[in-house]
Amino acid sequence: MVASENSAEQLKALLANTVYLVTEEELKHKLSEGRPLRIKLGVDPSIADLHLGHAVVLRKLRQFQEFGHEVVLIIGDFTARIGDPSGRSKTRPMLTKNDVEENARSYSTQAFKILDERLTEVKFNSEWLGKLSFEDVIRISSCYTVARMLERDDFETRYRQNEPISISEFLYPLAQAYDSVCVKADVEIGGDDQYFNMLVGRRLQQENGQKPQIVMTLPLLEGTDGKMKMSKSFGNYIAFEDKPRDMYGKLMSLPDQLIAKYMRLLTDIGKEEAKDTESLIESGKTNPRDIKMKLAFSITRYFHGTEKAEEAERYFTRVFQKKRVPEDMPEVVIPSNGIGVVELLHEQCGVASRSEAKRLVIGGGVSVDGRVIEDFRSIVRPEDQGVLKIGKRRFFRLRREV
RNA sequence: GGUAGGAUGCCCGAGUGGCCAAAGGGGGCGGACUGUAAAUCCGCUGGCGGAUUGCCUUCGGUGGUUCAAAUCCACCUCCUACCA
Repeated sequence: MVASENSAEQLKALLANTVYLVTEEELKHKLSEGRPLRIKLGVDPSIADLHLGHAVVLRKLRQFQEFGHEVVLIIGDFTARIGDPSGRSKTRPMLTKNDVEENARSYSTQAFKILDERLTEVKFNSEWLGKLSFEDVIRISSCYTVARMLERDDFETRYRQNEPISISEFLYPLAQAYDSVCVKADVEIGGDDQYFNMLVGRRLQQENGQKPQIVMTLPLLEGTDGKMKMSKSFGNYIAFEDKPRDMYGKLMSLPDQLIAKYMRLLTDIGKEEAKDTESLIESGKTNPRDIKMKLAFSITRYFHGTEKAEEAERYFTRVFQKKRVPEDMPEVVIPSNGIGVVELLHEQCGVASRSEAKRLVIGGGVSVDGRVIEDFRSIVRPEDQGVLKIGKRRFFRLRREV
């Protein structure tokens, strides 16, 4: 399957969308060897939900697999207990062993929505890191200097601003690098913010008599807010496990500037077409919304299948474009003697508190069958039939108590 | 080891005896405008209350001073920088 003749073709395909590649020459050389390469991805098991940001990297791995290469997925169960500082201004809290195990399990399950399980090896880095003696750790850390550590952007910034950096944070890149040594990685892939850490891997591999791994980084994906990198802690993410309707809806609410990038990184819509998309949007000839619908559909289908994606699109069109009521919605029971709106919202509609319910009413966000409820003291009576709407997207059907 | 600074609501961050549920910003929510875009604008953003000025809980912990404390005092816990 992996033949040297097609290595040029592989190289071209694999290069697509990469930000850094260290080095192209080395990759070319490795591909020409004609053997399955070991492609490493380290994952942080502190996150249980994979989102589209992860998909960018996973899709690249998948591409490697399609050329017959092997993926080594390293669950950083050990390093998670150190706390990965990448791109953070603060040291992260450490995780318990239980958390890590559970997260790791759901992580790999989700990852296989993209990766080919047969060509994937899952490893936990506690397997080797847990065995190191203190002496080993010292030996490893002697391979790197403080000055070089401080080359990493976030360390440098924090150091300059007199913000704390703990020694354990310096150990993290080393641990990650040591992973590369232990799995004999040929290539390591990661988000753009992992560039530094992955380079440390090269150095450590050389130190241990291995050929340095090729380092490949991919663009970070902005989240639904259009500004910050997609991440769970910013709440701007679209998760693999999002319900089709939510996934579709979130994709539709992306800022337009992101459409082309999402197309390029997350769909198989051809490169040429993606470029067309860009110019199409710029020229203003097409309503960007239509292109976005294509994007939303494509991604939703990828994760949930054609049928669910079609349903999500119908729902979106019906509820948000035509401003009609959804076909199916949860029911809410009105007792025979009626119930105050506030009680109803709080007790049956998942509104967090009575105060919150009042705020919604006062803000004009609650309506029954299109009539806005003005007074939070209003009573909803059994004869009130129809649809209770909270905000833009929460719908409930009123049902009288039997 | 020495010196200095800090711990405030979801986050950042003001506040140094009453006018503080606590400025401001971010985020979130609701509304207007839309393509459920983005940007913008308006409002809300501890809980409870038939509902501007009421009550309860909140400003690291414990105890104290005072009619009254996030604000003063004591002790404690945690964090940080600087010097060595």
